[in-house]
Amino acid sequence: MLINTELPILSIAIPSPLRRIFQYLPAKDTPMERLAVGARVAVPFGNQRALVGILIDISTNDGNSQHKLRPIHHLLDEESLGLDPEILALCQWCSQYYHSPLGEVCHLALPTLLRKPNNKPQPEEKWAWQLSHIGQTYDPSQFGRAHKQQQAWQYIREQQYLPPEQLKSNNISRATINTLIEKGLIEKILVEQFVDKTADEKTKAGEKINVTNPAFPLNAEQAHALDAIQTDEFSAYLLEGVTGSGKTEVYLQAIAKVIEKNQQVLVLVPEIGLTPQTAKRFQQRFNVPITTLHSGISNKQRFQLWWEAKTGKTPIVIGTRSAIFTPLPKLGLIVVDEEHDLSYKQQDGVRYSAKDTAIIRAQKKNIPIILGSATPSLETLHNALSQRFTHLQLTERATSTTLPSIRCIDSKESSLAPEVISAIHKALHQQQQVLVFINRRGYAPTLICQDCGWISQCDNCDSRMTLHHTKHQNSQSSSLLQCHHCDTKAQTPAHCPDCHSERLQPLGQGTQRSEEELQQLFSHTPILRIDRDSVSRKGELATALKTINSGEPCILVGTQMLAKGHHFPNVSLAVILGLDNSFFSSDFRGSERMGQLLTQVAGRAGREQHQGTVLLQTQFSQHPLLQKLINEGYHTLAQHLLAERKISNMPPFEHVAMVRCHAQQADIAIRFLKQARQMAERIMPAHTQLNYIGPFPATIEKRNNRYYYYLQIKAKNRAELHHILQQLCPQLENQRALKGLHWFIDVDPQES
DNA sequence: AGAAGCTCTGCT
DNA sequence: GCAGAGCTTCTT
Repeated sequence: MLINTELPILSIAIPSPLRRIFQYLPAKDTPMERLAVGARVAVPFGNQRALVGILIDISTNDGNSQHKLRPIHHLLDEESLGLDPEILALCQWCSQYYHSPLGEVCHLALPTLLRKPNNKPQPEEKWAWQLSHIGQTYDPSQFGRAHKQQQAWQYIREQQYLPPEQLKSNNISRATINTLIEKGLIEKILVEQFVDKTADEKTKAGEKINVTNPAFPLNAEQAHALDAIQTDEFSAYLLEGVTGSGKTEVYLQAIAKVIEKNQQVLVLVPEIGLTPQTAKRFQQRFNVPITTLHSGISNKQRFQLWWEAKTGKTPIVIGTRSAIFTPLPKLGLIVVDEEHDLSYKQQDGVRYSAKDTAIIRAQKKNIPIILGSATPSLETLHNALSQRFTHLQLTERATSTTLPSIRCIDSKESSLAPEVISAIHKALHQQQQVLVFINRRGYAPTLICQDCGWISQCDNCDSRMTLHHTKHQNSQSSSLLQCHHCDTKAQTPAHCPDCHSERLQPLGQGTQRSEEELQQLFSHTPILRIDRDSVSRKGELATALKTINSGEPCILVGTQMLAKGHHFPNVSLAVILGLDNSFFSSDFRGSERMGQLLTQVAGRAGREQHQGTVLLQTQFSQHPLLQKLINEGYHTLAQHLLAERKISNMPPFEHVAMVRCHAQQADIAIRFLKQARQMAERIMPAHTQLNYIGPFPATIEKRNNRYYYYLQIKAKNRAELHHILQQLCPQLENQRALKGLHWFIDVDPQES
């Protein structure tokens, strides 16, 4: 059979945990001329009927293949719905750097609808209304009393276009539009013409296109930062600006420069429901459509937006972590906002960092990238201080109010100290708002028996069950024990399960308990609780935000959610409770986190006219790192922490990877990692700049009836670390699977 | 991972 | 006697 050897071999990335590329033959009727690297193909795989694979390579068949190759089912897509070369290269980088199968990374980069071979989504032509010739020269006095029509006409004149999905948000009715169409004032246009009908021609002629509404004037620091940002080659910038120093304005003006050149911009934001707010601010500035990609976007729409981006129709994409894989052929700038945020690192599956992937993408594309934060991560700061990144600092608050200082209130109690209570009274009395931050949801972290010391332990995890109060519609409330590590819920026992005592006491402070306490102390003031429990109830957040924005005195109680994103102009006092356990975190990043969190919360107080106050209630007010933060600020603390990291050979000075695993029995996990360690030591024995630690149990060893164990590899030399992992992975894969064991590699882990 | 194919258990 | 749970095996 000569025919077979004449067929080319197709190397295909398959979404399977096997870190390998698989080879196939074309099907009999495969149109060879349409086979292109990056294309989607449907392939049979093991027992699976059809999977979506990505074509990685086409090579000539020398007939030496050890395997009997199976043919692919077929080539998918008439039009190319696969991966652009740029994105495929990015996937290949991720696959190598994070030691994840290329097929799995490729699937991350595809919109969900394209991950199954049988979905056949069709991109829709995108259109909008714009003014016709008559519309452009229309005399608005002719509208007479038709105010609605005049408003719509004015809006379209200002924005240049109106896509149908923006009708509602701008309060324009379809009927109004229909009338304008009948009058011949507006007409439909296709999306390519959105930015400027002649954008491409103008760019060629070296002209700028007009996309921007008036910008805010910059202060000297902002102007200097903007000036320093070169938009025509790769360079990474750390824009370190204290809260309220106007980082966003610098982003906006840098972005303007780039879209004026008819290029695209990608903005990454943390996963905190912040996307719509950012988008709104961008929408106000630019006369171009803003695409937002976050968890609330449906699969169908996500596909549509992906297609528009891929075909160069979207000038600005704002999105969370996974948006880093959005294909943007004319990409000219990447912005990573709140770059220190942990949500940029994926914590399951392919454990990639969207921030680091973004830097690589910018480098490969030779375009600038701006990393912005008031509290930069030590990694980024180190890069800036060692001149790998350009360090741009904004130290003045744009609105000219000074940053609030943090004052410590010594207290061993978990409930509010008298001094804190009187400060809240004072702020409320001055018609201002108060924010109370506790990093614990629920009523109390534990329930304890006062007679025998029994504690509400979770059966499935090594953790305590949190006491929650749940309100019912009939305004009755009941309490529930809830484990925050698995989804176990239990009725709160009336008697101690061990000694039958009735003296069960909630121990410690959660948001619900603080809410209750504050309600008793300030019965005439609205108390708004914002945490995962309250926000998950529909509309509750919206109602809370309404009260907050009304500016009337109120007290906000909440977790991290309060510290990020939303800004509250009338808050003049921030109270921070229950941070004490974070002083003794087992994670070497604990103090970095604490510094970031405190600084971010503090930034919420006194944003506009008011000089703000921040009270930190703690029993460790003399803690040296805390003192450093309070007296010298985050930047100095960070430099101090960096010096510590250097002495102790921790990241960013050395590099870490974890082999993480979990199993139903601890000894299975331990045995596996002991073997892994032996294998690794055989590949490269430990030396002064390379060490192995473990296997050691996770901070919470048992979670959901599974035992979590890790092996840490730390190396001065990244190449060495990668060499070990590269050799180790296939060996681990070839191990005969131990019962119920799951393992994976975590490069640059964010948690130990 | 995911599916098929195998064995073991427990019940009508 | 067989449904379904729980396990192994294989993937080009």
